[in-house]
Amino acid sequence: METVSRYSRNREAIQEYLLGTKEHPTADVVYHALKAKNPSVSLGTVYRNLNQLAEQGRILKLSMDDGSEHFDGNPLPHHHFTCRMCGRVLDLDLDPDILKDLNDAASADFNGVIEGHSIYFYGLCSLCKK
Amino acid sequence: METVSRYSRNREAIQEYLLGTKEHPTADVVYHALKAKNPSVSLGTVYRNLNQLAEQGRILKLSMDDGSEHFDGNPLPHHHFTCRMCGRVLDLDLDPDILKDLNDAASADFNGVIEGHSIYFYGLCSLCKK
DNA sequence: TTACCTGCAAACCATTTGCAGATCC
DNA sequence: GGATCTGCAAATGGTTTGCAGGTAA
Repeated sequence: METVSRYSRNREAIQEYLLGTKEHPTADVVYHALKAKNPSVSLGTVYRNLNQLAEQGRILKLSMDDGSEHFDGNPLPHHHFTCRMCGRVLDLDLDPDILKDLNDAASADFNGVIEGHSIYFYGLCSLCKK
Repeated sequence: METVSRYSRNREAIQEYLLGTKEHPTADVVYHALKAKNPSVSLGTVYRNLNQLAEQGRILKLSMDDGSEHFDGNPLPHHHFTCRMCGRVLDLDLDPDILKDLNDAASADFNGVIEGHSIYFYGLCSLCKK
């Protein structure tokens, strides 16, 4: 069931916040950041707008291995790293050539249709590694 | 806090069930399968044993993009495919050579320690591609 | 005026946990 | 005998939802 989006100050603020940070925060972190500027905002509204933005492909919703969900203001395909100590989620630049044949290779012995993939790297971030 | 595992009929049955299926079931599916043989088993016990087996590295716990958790009786590193229609999780064989340099490539411009990665493929399974 | 958006609070649901008794070793 | 395991049921915690009023177009 398709609906049309109208302008919403909250939604704009959420997207702005995600675009302005290199972190990939959880819904709760977004909520508290928003609340600093607009104390009356509610958690339900933050969830509704995050999900709407993700459905429209304007942000990314990332499901981490520990079950938590993080959001990324950059909707273009790229890769992520999760620190197993502090749980931070970071961007990770990777030479696209390395992966150009990955879907084809995976399709070789597979009896279905492979449309894409996502890769999560894990380890220790710069702050936790020592 | 380390504790020692004792023998448990339930835990053995859970691992046996996971080893005997090519599916990658959720905790609830495992629970119902176990209940068919031992009606008194409880859901809490299934969760406790699945988590214990995963912590000991005897099974894998897989976090899917839709937020659901699936379990895999094969703890050796391999790759998975999720059908975006029916949600099934399947194994996917992939030539190891394709990925042998992946962690190194990812480490190039990264200011932390990359210990590994997981790859999830998605698309349509053989039953849903129609 | 008619959707859509929002705050609020309750509902939801998968997972975890406290407890008292059973079981392993 | 003491630690682990279990069933049961309640608690937990992140996310969703129903509702009544607010707002965009």
